[in-house]
Amino acid sequence: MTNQHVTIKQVAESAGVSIQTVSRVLNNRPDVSPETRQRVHQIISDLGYHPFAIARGLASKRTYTLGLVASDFSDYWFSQVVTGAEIEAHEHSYFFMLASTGGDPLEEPKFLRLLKQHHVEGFLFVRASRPDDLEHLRNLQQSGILIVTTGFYLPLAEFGVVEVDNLAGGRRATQYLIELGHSQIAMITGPTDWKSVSDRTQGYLQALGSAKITPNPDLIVHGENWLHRSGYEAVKELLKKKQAFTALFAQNDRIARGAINAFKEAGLRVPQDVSVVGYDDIPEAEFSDPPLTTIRQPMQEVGKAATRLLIKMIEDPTSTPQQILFDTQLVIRSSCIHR
Amino acid sequence: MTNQHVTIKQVAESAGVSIQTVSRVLNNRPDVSPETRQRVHQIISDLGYHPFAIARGLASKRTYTLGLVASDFSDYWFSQVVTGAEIEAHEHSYFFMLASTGGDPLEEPKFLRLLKQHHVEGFLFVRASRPDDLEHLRNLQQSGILIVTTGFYLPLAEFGVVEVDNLAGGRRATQYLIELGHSQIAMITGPTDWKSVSDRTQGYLQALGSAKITPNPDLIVHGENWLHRSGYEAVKELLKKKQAFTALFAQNDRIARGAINAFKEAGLRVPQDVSVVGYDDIPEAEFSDPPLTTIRQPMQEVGKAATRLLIKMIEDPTSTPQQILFDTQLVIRSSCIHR
DNA sequence: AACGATAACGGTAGCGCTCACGGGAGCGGT
DNA sequence: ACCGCTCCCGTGAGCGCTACCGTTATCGTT
Repeated sequence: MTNQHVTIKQVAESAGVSIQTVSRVLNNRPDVSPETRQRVHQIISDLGYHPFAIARGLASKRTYTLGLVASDFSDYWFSQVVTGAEIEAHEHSYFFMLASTGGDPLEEPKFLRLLKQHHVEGFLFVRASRPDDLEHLRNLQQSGILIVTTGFYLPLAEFGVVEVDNLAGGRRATQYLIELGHSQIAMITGPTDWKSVSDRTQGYLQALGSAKITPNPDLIVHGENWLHRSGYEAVKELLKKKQAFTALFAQNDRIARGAINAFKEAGLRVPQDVSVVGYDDIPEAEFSDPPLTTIRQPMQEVGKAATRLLIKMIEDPTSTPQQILFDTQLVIRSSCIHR
Repeated sequence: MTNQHVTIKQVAESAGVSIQTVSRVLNNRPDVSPETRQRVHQIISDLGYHPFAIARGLASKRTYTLGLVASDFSDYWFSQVVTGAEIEAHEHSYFFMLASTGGDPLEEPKFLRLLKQHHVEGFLFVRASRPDDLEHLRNLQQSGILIVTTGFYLPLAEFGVVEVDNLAGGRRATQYLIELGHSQIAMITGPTDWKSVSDRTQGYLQALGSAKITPNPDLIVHGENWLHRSGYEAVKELLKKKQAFTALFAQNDRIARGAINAFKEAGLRVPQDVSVVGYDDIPEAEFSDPPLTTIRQPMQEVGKAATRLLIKMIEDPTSTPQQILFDTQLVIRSSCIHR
């Protein structure tokens, strides 16, 4: 703050043109002669001038600022999506302002302040995917706020949505186990109020249906959260039921790893006694014991696409919010074996 | 942006006072009568007015905006620190703008743009702790930028630093193993160019020294990164050396868990054959097999303290940058056993 | 009675930029 | 010669707010 910054006025004086002409160059307006444009550009870089976004925002009603709302910060999925989002935003000269909610239910004040005080031009919600979140987003939508979210996939284009095809992912994971000859396939879900959980569950059921396998409700256990512990405890519960199964589909990798730990404790070997498929392909998946077969999601791509979509909605008001769906990929390692 | 926002002018008109008086109320200036102040406040909340930070920034040269630079996003340590930072910033009515560097070496352009375009009032660097980062920070410092960083602890107060006492942490972990009767204590470090690594290593050596145990260089292996794999491979290497040891200090929990996996593969039991102490106390530590004894760091507190320090430096220019050091805590679970 | 001190408020300029104008120069067409 | 057009550039206003300086009313002091 101490050092004076260069202003458009100084650039104009140095270049011997008016402020307005410099402004035109900055905004890539057509009505500047190539020579003048060239000269102004030269001066700009000589002086190390950067347009002052604050003043620009006041005059043009544009802030080139995006709000980032994240429900869970310590999550790998989240971090990857945010990384992608940030890269994309930077490419379009936008910046993200943080309005994470620290795991609490979406608290309005914080990002409403972001909107009213800083005139954020749009919000990116990362991994808000519980039903009440949806309600919340709809309310915001009402106030004319541009929103892109990950975590929902809705037939109606209410707001921009970028999501990974969880249904297909769940189906693929289950299908793979079926192809390996398994028919008694257990599943540990994430918290049931997540959209991705019902989708992956749906995919699991579809795959069983296609193979004419009657699903056994006793083989489905719901995790309390997405962490290791949920998998660990779910397996304990599963084993108590004394229902035979030879394979397990865990709805994320942490759960899968917790499950594997529980299996080991119970004297069951993976994959010899139980085959396990995870979901996400977190970095640890590769170095688990055994290396985890899992469903990979293009997480950074999700962040990039979401940001791209948000910026498009901002810059082209006629564009209707899109829904973008990414495909998953089965990564085969050694936690599954043929029956 | 579509909906009109309330401006100070409308508030002034509704309250029957001048714009200036409203401004005085907003900024808590003394020269307003209690009744007027009260009335203006009433109107403000009736109208749902929020001062427009952009205009405010243009007029007052204050942006109430902080820059957040993070080298590694997917890290638990990072996420906790950021969460803490965000909470603290919000309490002081500041916002963070993202300028993460996506794991690349600190690239200047991005946060320089943040500074020049958005006039960020200070930067918080999270987990920049390699020597070249330090160089970088010094350069920035030269340009009169306010900086608080985590990851260094320097005797000279160059910029604000908030750090956890890694030396004491490393010492405590090692001491604990010594108290349990171990004398052949191996160590797996993180990447050697990290400050925290040399500190924890130093602590390890101090503890050995105090117990009159001669350190065996063959028992120290350096991990390539902080991930699971490093621990896994370090143990493979360690075992190849055929050097006897009964305990292991792993410089973070992921490495510890990778190490435990490798031990299991080699037919060694934890803690019966090898005791293991980790570092960080990540959520998974509790549910590892066995539950991991580890050194807990007050991560959110680090984020909060760093932000508080940064804001103090901004608001009180006479304050010299402080260095704040947090203590660690030994969390005893069941990965260690008496010899 | 005249003075300064203080409290409480208003007016004006300006932060750095963009937007909506306007206007001159140069050209071709009639 | 005149009109009309395009190309290029400048002027003035104003975005919402704060800083600075003034102004009025009230009170205590000598």
